Parts: sequence; structure tokens; C-alpha cells
Amino acid sequence: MYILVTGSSSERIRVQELDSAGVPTSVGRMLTTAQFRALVRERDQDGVRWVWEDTARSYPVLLRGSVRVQRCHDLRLCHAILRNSALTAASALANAPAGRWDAPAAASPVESRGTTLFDMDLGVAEDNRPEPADGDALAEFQAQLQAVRASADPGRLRLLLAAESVGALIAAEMQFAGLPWRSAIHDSLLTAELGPRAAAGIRPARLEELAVRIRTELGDREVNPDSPPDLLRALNRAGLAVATTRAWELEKLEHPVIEPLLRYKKLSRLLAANGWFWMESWIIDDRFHPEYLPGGVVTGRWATRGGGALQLPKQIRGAVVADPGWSFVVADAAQLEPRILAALSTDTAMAAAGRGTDLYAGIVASGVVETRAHAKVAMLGAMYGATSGESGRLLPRLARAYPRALALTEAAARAGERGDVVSTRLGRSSPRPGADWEDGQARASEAGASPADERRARSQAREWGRFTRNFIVQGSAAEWALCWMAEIRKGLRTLPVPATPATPLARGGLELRTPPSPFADTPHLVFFLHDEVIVHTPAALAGEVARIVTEAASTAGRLLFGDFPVDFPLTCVVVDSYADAK
DNA sequence: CGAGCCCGCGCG
DNA sequence: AAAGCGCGCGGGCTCG
Repeated sequence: MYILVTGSSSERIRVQELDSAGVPTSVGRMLTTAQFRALVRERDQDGVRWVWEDTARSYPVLLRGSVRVQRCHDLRLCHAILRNSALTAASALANAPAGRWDAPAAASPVESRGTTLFDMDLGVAEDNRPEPADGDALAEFQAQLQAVRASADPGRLRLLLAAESVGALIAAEMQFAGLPWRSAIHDSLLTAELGPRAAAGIRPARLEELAVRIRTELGDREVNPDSPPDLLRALNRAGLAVATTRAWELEKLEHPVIEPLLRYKKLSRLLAANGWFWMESWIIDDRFHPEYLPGGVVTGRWATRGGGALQLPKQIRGAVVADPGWSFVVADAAQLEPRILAALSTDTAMAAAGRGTDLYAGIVASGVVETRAHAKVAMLGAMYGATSGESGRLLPRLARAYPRALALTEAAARAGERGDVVSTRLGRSSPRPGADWEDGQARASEAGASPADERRARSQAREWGRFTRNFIVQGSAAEWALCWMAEIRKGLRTLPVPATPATPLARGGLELRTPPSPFADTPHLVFFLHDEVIVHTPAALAGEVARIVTEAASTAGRLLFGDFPVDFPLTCVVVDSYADAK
């Protein structure tokens, strides 16, 4: 059973019931925001799947009214998958000219607890006249159902579309709830590292001292350490033979300027990326509300917009502190990508190396390589396409021990080099290379091709092969992570809501101090980073939450790989501060 | 002056 | 060009 929701960015929302084939079973009705929330409260328990164009635009209206939904179908995200998937390549949807469903997501307004206390529920009177269908959304949904039905593997695609859509729900919920963030702690971390906050455009004390030392050691009173070309010239004049100013290259040098320069780089990065200006821009009422973009990366990984949420440096994670009486459950999947590769390729030997333990240690224990560091660099090389260095030298040993896994990554690379498409476990397919790439390959195979043309074409072919090689692993890992989070979310909703003192809202008189939140007294996801999650939970429930998170990892493995014997162990800790996790 | 590029570095 | 994947973002800098 589906309910199609359209026009939900305005105060008038249209809903229409559809049967399991996507055929309307009633006329559409126009609802006010309040009526829409009431309908969702009433019907969400019935196993309804809400079908809407864009979760990021439709769902916040509900969250602001403390209403959550269990399941949805995000037409825009699902369209992107089906348009591109090799499994639906013959469908009408995949072969239609590009249209509005192919446009990128509109930037969503900041929708979060704290910034929008109450939206306007202007009482637009219910209007009982039947509304004309939003034929576009209905036709699109029907085309998607048809494409899945006629596909080579409807079961996998249905799981993928459900996972992508529940990911969109989670993304909206995490943005709404926000990551607990103590500005006071952040401020003291910055002050300890950089010195007291200085006016805009002025370096804080520690940074200015280092800049002075750098100029002294280089014998150049003018050099600007923030300008790479300027700095490079100064380094070269001082007799340092470097081609770039990258930290890893400078580390190798012996010179008195190196130590202050590396410290300067580290600190200026902290100031520019996560300093006081960042704090004032992104932290509202002790919460960080980044905008998550499900499907924002071609592989299916999420991206974020604003605030650099996926790059929070370890330096400042001490500011992420649970509320009083609450804890964090921080979990990350151990060696996720190699385990995904083992399962994708049904390489039972590699899966066995990871049984219940550190997979890299298991590779060492099997006698494939001598050290854990070697096992790790060799595995990364296999998944990323290394050809030289230590990683390249170790690859043959890995290939002897795990021929099935290595054959799969090689096949994916060869496909990419030919310009072919590869697909993840659940059927998300890689994009085709661009016209420039095709032109380059064609030119190199013509009669008059120069050696330079051929070299460049070969290099670009290998580059695309490394991309497709990694795509199947990174993309399938992203699918595992979506299933993991979906199972966590489902499990958390089975927990009893602890009896808590009346909230300010319930006491009356203080309504405006705490906006309504569906997460005020219940465990909820607050952060996601590719293979890692944070759940914010009343401390008394932390043990239960950890159990749910751990079981969800096993369930995700079964959803993707059935009974193939591969483990997905986690490191899972209960902490008050994110800095205390691992 | 803004748009868009490069550089460099944070995360997985 | 780190030996190899995927990102976002800020500062410097060039160009129009």
C-alpha cells in the first residue's frame, strides 16, 4: 500500500492512495500541514509506504510536528538509480529523454530544531473537491515500479530502493536532531591550540609566532606561509629542493624551518576549517546540523553540504559530548571493504581470514604476509589498483591466497578500461566515461595515432579501470551501511521510551524554550561516516542500543549476501565524548 | 569584483 | 606522482 504525497513544500499537501501496482484507489485529497501530520500518525502503522518526490523537502514538515514515518519511496533518488542501472537498461524509464527527475536536488532550506521553532500552520480550510492528480509524480512512480518488475533482478533492486529511501529518512532525521556539540569545549580546544581568538584577518598568537619563526628561519621577512607558490619560492631560495609544499614532502627534509612550518600548516588548517568562524556558522543551540546528501557520491556513498561534516578532524571531536544523563554509542565496522570484497567474490578463504576477528590479523595468521601493516596495504592496493611500491610487490601473494577476490577486482578494472559499466551487489551501476575519454580512446586506435596519443589513452583507460575496480567495493559497502543503519533505526524504535520528567513543553508556560522534537526522549542516530555511526541515547539504554547496533550489522550482511559465511564485526563503545571512541 | 581553477589537507 | 579509490572546503590566484 502506497500513499502518494505531492506539493508538500507549501502549506497545501495532496495525498492519494495507490494499490500495490501503483494504481490510484481513491481520488486525491488536499490537506493542511496539521491534517497531513494527523494522517501520517494514523496510517503509518499500517505498513504504508509514503511516496514523495524529495524526502529532504517533504519530511521536515512532519519532523517539526514530532511525526516520524517508517517507510518511504524517494522518487528522485530512486529515479537516479534506475536511470543508470544495468539491470534496468532496457526499461522505458532508462531510455526516456532527460527530464525533471534527472535534475540535481534543490538546495534544501535549513530545516532543523533550533532554527525553525514552529512552522506556520495557517488553518487552510479542508477543501473536499477532488484534486487533479499530479500526473507527473504518479506516472514517474508507475514507471519506476514497471522498471523494477521487468528488471533482471527485482528483489535486489527493491532492497536497494528501500535502503536508499530509508537512508533519506535517516539523513533528514539526523539533520533535524543534530549532533550534540559543546561550543564552550570547542572554544577552549581552539584557545589551547591557537591562543585566544583574534579579530577577523588577524592570526591568533600561536599562529603569528610560528609565522615569525618561519620567516626568520627562511631569512625572508616577506614570505606568506599561506601562499603555496610564495612559500615554495622561499623554500627553494633557502636551498630546500622540493617541488611542492605538501606536508608529507616537507617531513622528509632536515632544516630548522620544517618543524615550525609543519606546525603552522596544522594549526592554520584547524583555524580555517573548524575554527571560531565555523563554530558560529554551524553550531546552533549546541547542535551541529549538517545537510546530508544521500546518493551524493556516484558510488552511493553519502555526501554533505556545508560544514564539512564528513571531515571532522580528530582534534576537535572532544566537543562532541552527550547531553547530561545521555551517552553515545559509537560503532564502526571493522575492515568493512575487504569483507565486502570477500562476500562479493564468494572468496571463502578471505572470508575465513576475517571470521570473528581482525581480518588483517587473520591474513597474517594464514601466513600470506608477515605483518598486519603489510596485510592492510596489500588489501588497499588490491581494491584501489596499486601497481608499484610495497603494495604492488605484495599483491601476487594476496592473489595466490585469495584468487577469487583478486579475480573480481581485476575483472572490474578490465571492464572499466574497455569503457564498460560495472554494478554493485544490489544493482547500482557505474557511470559511463565521458565523451573526452571515448574520443581519446578512439583517437589512439586510429592509424595516425602518435605514441603520445597512445600513452595518454592507455593512462586514462587505466585510470577509469581503477575507478570501476573500486566502485564495486565502495558502492557495495555503502549498500551494506544503508542496510545497517536501516536495521539500527528499526531496532531503536522497539525500545521502550523511558519515563522522564515532564519536558518544559509539557509543563506549559515555557513552550518556546524547547521546540518539539520526536527525539527528545528516545535513542536516535546523530552521525554517520561511511562505516561508522553514533547513536545518542539515554544512558540507561546504552547497553540495549549497543546490542541493537551489533545485531543490525549481522542482519545487514544477510540482507546483502544471504547465508554466505562472512562476518561483519564492529568496534562498539559507550562513551560520553566522541573523543573517547577508539 | 565574482567565477572558476589549483593547491593542500581533513575524513573514510 | 605518495602507490592507489571516493569526497568537501578554504585560501590564493588568474582571468574576464
